[in-house]
Amino acid sequence: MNIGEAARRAGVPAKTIRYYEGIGLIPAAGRTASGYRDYSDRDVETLRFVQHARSLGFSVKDVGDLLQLWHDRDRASGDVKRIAAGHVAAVERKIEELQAIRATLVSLMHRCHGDDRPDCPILEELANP
Amino acid sequence: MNIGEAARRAGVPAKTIRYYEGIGLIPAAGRTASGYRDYSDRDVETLRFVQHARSLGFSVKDVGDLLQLWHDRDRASGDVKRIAAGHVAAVERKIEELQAIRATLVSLMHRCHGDDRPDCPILEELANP
DNA sequence: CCTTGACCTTCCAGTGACTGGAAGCCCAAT
DNA sequence: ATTGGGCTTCCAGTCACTGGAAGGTCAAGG
Repeated sequence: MNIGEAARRAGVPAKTIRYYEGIGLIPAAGRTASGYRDYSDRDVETLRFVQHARSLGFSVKDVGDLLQLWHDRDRASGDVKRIAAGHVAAVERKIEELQAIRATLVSLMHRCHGDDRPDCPILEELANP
Repeated sequence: MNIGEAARRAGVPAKTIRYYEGIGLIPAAGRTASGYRDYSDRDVETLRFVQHARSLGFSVKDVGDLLQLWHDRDRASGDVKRIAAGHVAAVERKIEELQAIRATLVSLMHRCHGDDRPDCPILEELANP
């Protein structure tokens, strides 16, 4: 099938599929006589794997490692779990950072009238923290 | 004072200060006879404002808008609050997205032995979601 | 006076993960 | 034969920096 069809089935833009091929995340697709990329159902499966891993926030590098493990029948599930654990830790750090930011912003906004007058604790806090 | 001293006082790398000047976020600094950038205490204050806004996750564009409002004695605090509210909303969306990701990952990890055996629900889920 | 080392200057390139767009080929249907 | 859509490559842009090269400046010590 053509790249457009593969893109539709996997939920990944065609442009992104070419990009993934370019950076070596996925193997180069076969080509038709006229030079079009040609995808099999198995290729689409790989693309869906990538799509799901990316949608869970794994970096492209992590996805590459996960793909390797997926294709390796002798993998240790511990290796997979380690990658996931590292990612969860990063996600949790990010959540905490964002929650702290949110708390600060909400407290500042509470103290700001938000009307036509110019006095504004948000700006004051940004200037003299 | 030199850019290095200003950088130290404001908590922004010198490189980043030059970058901010280049994109027009902050006005071009004065220059000494020999071409070095020259910063006043007021310039450092501006840099600190930018630093704090950035550390709260405001985009560079938002920081530009906030700087404008800061310098405008006739501003309406409502305009400041609107920018902050938009940012808080984005932060909250991101937090929710990350929490959903975290929940999925944690549940997958729970079901994965994480030992030397190859069977791994994490990979299975990524492949057949 | 000269050297050393820390500082400053500009400019170009790379990061991550795409995304947009231009120029041009291919294919199926009218 | 011509349209319209899809495909190809390649270059550029996004965001917010960051690294590095090549070279000018400054203050202190010998």
